[in-house]
Parts: sequence; structure tokens; C-alpha cells
Amino acid sequence: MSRHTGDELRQQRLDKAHQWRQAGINPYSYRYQRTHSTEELQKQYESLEAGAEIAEKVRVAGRVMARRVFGKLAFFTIQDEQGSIQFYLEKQRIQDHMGEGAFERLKNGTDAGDILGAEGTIKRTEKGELSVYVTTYELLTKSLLPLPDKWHGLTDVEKRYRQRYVDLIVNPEVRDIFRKRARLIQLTRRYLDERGFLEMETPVLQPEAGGADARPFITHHNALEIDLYLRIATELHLKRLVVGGFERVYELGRIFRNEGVSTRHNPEFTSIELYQAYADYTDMMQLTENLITTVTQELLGNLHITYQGQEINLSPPWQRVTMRDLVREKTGWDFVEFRELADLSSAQKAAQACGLQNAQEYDSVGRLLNALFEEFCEELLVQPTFVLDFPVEISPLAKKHRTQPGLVERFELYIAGRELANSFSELTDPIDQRERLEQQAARKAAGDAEAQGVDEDFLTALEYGLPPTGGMGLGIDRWVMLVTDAASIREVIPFPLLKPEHS
RNA sequence: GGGUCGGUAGCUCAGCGGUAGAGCAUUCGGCUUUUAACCGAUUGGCCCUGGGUUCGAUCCCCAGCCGACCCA
Repeated sequence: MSRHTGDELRQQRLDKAHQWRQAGINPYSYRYQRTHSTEELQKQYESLEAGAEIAEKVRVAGRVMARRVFGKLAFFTIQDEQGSIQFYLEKQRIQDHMGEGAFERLKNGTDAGDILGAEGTIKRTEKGELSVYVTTYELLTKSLLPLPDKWHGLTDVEKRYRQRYVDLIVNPEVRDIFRKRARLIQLTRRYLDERGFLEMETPVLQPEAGGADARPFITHHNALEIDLYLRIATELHLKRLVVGGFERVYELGRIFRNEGVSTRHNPEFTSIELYQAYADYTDMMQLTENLITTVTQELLGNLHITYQGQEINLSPPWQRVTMRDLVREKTGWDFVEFRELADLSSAQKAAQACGLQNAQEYDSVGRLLNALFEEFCEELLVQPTFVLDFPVEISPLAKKHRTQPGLVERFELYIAGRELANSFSELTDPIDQRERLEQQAARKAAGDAEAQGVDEDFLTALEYGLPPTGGMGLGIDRWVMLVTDAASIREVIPFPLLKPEHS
């Protein structure tokens, strides 16, 4: 806010607050007992005809969004959480119930943005607007800062994110997004709770960040004098809990990854991971499909959605296709052929010929397969698609495929060209797991900042024995983006990370 | 990290080398059926920051800060 004009507007309102105090009224009230929300009244009197009045006494409160003031009459539009209603404020009537000066105080002492409560009867005006025909009112909170233009609202994206509270006041569709987000999370929990999953809370602060390929945030514990990492996944702890005997667990919570910011990435985001003992990734596919369709159906009442102009049909069953087949179809490059040849350089040349840049930098046939998939297939997967059987090199926590050498039992779910979920038949063989993590650690030592280290305690847990287990992780923010048609992840996070304005 | 675009009144935006503009909001006057109320008047600017070019820079040039979009 500039320190000149803004200050002047603020000062005018401070003066008004002072005037209320002079009249013996605290402009920051303690409570107000309402009989109805505006939404309840709008619903209840939906069919009340223009000009009709109802003697029922109601009490409503909310924020003044617009004021239309005449000499001896005023109309205020009042907004509460779910809707709005008009206050019909007549000088004579207010004076009769509140005494001299009450109407003038309202006229001269209130502004758009103030929080007001009023008692009155119900009346639909001649012009058809349902109104509280006010007998008495109370100023509940005096607002000191002006609201954005009532017609254009707040459109400056930066200001919307930095001052989300203003965005929420003036943009009802933004409130809708966060209502939907809350509801989606609630429905997801309910779905899993009903199926015997226990919600767990595992550490955010960890001496070693594992369970995913990502750079962690580092923080410091003063008393213990050690650096700690913020978690990049919940996987390794949830599996420990399955070792401990919980057969169905999940955690829905915040994950932190020290990566760039984009329309699809916020450094902190919300994921859900779940693990089910005695299940494999085919069970997880069923569960994922059913979870997403059930919750989305309840949330939207519909499985046909439009995302950024694309028609998406979430009706099951969803397409299932192996990564090998997808890549072979799109590029002609066949993983199995090159795997059997065991000739990396010819696989690289072929991939380069398909249009993959820097193919020689990939040090295995499996990594080439994944690179070709990401480059040529991913964005084409608009309708929900399970992509099956990933290369073992990029899947250190997944069990080797029971029939396909070089691959693991893993799927990722793609919708609208984006990864939404990731799942495996979890690796339960502790010796195999140690080898895989040691290979990761070697990459890390060689300078790969995203590679994982060896979590000895996790390996110890596996040595006690992890039952066969299916696991699945799902990005809540991306799911919310899909059901709210949000182009940017920032639209579905109430307070997205922004650089400080003056740094 | 690279490219493109943007940052001017509380909000939404014009302007473009020569005294900084509009609509809405504010303030004042009028008004008992408005709903972007209306009519008349009024107030309000470090034109993102720092350098430069110039007689003169909000405007042109360079650097930076913040953001949006695209790309990696």
C-alpha cells in the first residue's frame, strides 16, 4: 500500500471508528447471535413474491459488500460465508427502534468492508430483492482498508496470492475452490476409514530424507545440534508401520521438496500415501480407480469433467497400458528388443533417431525407456490411463516384475497429461532393497542431488519381515486442480510460496 | 536457469520525451425502492528500484527487484 492515498482512506475510517466510540458504541463487538445464514433465508423465502413481507424476526450478520444510500433510505448488500442478502434500512423504522441518530450513524459511519449484524423482518422489495427489513443493527467490526473495485474485483494475480484474504472476500469462486478442496480431503479420508485404513502421522523432521527422488529442505535442531531434513515422502515410515503389524495405513499430509516453482509445483504440497498388506499393484489399481471415481462422483455429482478445455471422462474402467507398449507405439523403440540385445549404445542411437535429445547421457536401457516415455507419451495421456511396469533403475523401492526382467511392478496414473498417482508392489526383500539403495547412494555420491541415501533402520525393519504390500501415493493438489479446472497449483493452495516482495 | 510480457491513484486500466489521466471507491451536497443506483462537485500519484542518455525521462537505454506465461 502506498503511504499517501491509502493512509488517507484509512484515516477517514479510523475517524469513523472514533465517532462510534464517542457515541458509546464499540466498533469491535464481541458476538452476534444469528438466527439464519443468508443462504438459509434465500432458500426459505425463494418463492416469496415481490412486495411481500413476512413478520418473522430474523438476525443476520456479514460483510457489507455494497452500499446504496439515499436521504432517508439505504440498501446494503451483506455477504456471509455462503451467500448474500440485502439489508433494507429505513430511517423511520430504525429511528423507531433505536432512537435519534442511529440512521445517520449508519449512513455516515459505515463503509463497504465493515461487518454488520441486523435484526428485522423479511421483505422482498418491489424490485424483487429479498431483504432483511431492519429494525435494529449493530456494527460488529469496523474495516479500515478499502475493498477492491466492486465491479472489476481483484484480478492482479500477485496481490491475490499475497493477500488471499482480500481475494476470498471479493471472489466467490475462490471460496468455492477451497470448499471443494476441503470436501475432497474429507471424502478421501472417509473412503479409506470406511475400508479399514488407519490414518497415521509419521515424522516431518528426519535425519535422512528418503522414499522419493527429490532434494530436501535442510533445517537445524539446536538442542540436539544436528541438521534435519523435511520429509520428501511418507513411504519409508508407513512401511515400517506395516512391518509392525498395521495392515492398512495411510497418511494425508504435507510433503516438502526443494525444487523449482511452476504452475504444477509448489515446494510444499499435500499427498496421500497408503499401504495395504497382502496386496500388490493390481489391487492398488482397483483401489485408486475406485477411490478417485467415488470421491469425484460425490464431489461433483459427475464423472465427466472439463479441464482447461479438454473433455475428460473418469468413468471406469480406465485404460491400462505398459510403458513399453506406449513407447513402442509412439516411437517404434522397443525396450524388450534392446534389453535382450544388451547393447546400450545401439539403444541410445535408436532413441536419438526417435528424436530424444542427449540420448547418450542415459546410462541404461531402462532410463532410456523412461526418457522416451516422458518426452513423447506423457502429455498425450489426457484420459485416465494407468501406465504399467517401469524400469527397475528408476524404481528403487518397487518389487521386480514377476515375469518381465528389467522392470518392476509399478504404475503411474496419468490424467490430463499429468502424473496423478504412483504405486508399486512394494519391495519386501531386504537384500534386494539394500542393493538398490546402495546403487542410489552411489549416484548420490557421484553428484545426483535427487538420489536417495541408505536408510539402515528401514532396511532393519524389512529384515524383520514386511508382508507382501501394495502402496500408492496420490497428489492431492493436482487432483483438486483437476476437479476445479485450475490452471495453476497456486490456485488450489491458499497461501502459495512467493518471494518476499522486497528482498 | 533461458525467453516473452507486465509493474502508473485504494481497485481496474489508459497514456508515452514537455504541468500525470479515466471509471469505480473516498469526501461534500441532493434524493424513501436501489442492486455497477443516479445527479452535481471534490480529493487522491517516490508513474517498482538504481544508474545512464537528454535542455528535460513515467516514457528511451542498462542493471536489479517482484509477478504472469512459455521452455528446460
